[in-house]
Amino acid sequence: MTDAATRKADILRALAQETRLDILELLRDGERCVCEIFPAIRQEQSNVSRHLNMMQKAGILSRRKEGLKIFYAIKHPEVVQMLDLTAALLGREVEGAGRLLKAL
Amino acid sequence: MTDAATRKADILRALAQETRLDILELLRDGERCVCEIFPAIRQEQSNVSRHLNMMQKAGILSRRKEGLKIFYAIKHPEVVQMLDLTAALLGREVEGAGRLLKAL
DNA sequence: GCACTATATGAGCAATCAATCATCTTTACC
DNA sequence: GGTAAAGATGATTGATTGCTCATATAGTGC
Repeated sequence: MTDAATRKADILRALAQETRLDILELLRDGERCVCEIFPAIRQEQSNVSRHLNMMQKAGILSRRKEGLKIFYAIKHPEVVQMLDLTAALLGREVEGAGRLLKAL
Repeated sequence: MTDAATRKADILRALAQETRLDILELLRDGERCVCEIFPAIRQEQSNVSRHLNMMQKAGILSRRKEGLKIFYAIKHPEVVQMLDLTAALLGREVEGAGRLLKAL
C-alpha cells in the first residue's frame, strides 16, 4: 500500500507544472480533445499528450474516446477548487509585496 | 513580471513533495521550530532546513526567530484548505478504485 | 574569549522531469 | 486495399530535484 503522503504528493505534483496548469485552465470550460489543446497552449502534440496521460493516471482527468479524437476533462470539482485556492494564495502574496513597497 | 501560471506552479510545487507534506501536516497544529520538526519526521536537519526555506520563499510558510530557535508556521489558511482538498481528492480516487474491485 | 546549540549552506550525486524528434498505432474514409 | 488524421510512445538531452556529508554562521551562556 502506497503511503498517504506519497499519494497526495502525486496528486499535487500533477498540478504543479506550468504546461499542465495551462491545460487545466483550458479544461475549466469543459472537455477538450488533444487536437484543440495543443495549439491553444502552443505546445507540441507529443508533449501535451504526455501531460494529459500523466494527469489522467494521477486521477485528476477523465478520458473519453469519440472516433479519432480523445476528449479529456477535469474529473473532480476539487481540482478546480485547488486552482482557485492557488490563485487566491498568489493574490495574497502579491498583495503582501505591494504593502511592503508602499511602506517605503 | 513572472507569468501567473509560473507563479502558481511555484506555489503548488512547494506542496507537491512527500517530505514537505509531512512537515505541513505537523505545522497544521501550529508553529514548530526546526529542532522539533526534523526528529518528528525522521529526516536530516539539513534536509528539513532546506525544505522549510524553500516553502518560506514560496510564500506558504512564515518564519519567526526566538533566541537560537527559528519557528516556522503555515502562513495562509488556503494552504490548509488545499491539503484538505488533496485528501478529499485522494479519498475519491480510493473510493472509485473500491467500486471497480467490487464490480469484479 | 571558549564551548555549545540551532540553523543554514556548499558540494556532490543519483534520480526524476519536461521537451523534442521520430516513429508507431488506431480509426475514419475513399 | 491505401491515405490521412489524431493520438501515443521510444529515445535522447539538458535541467531540476532531493538527499547526504561536511562545514559555516548565529545566538547563548560560561
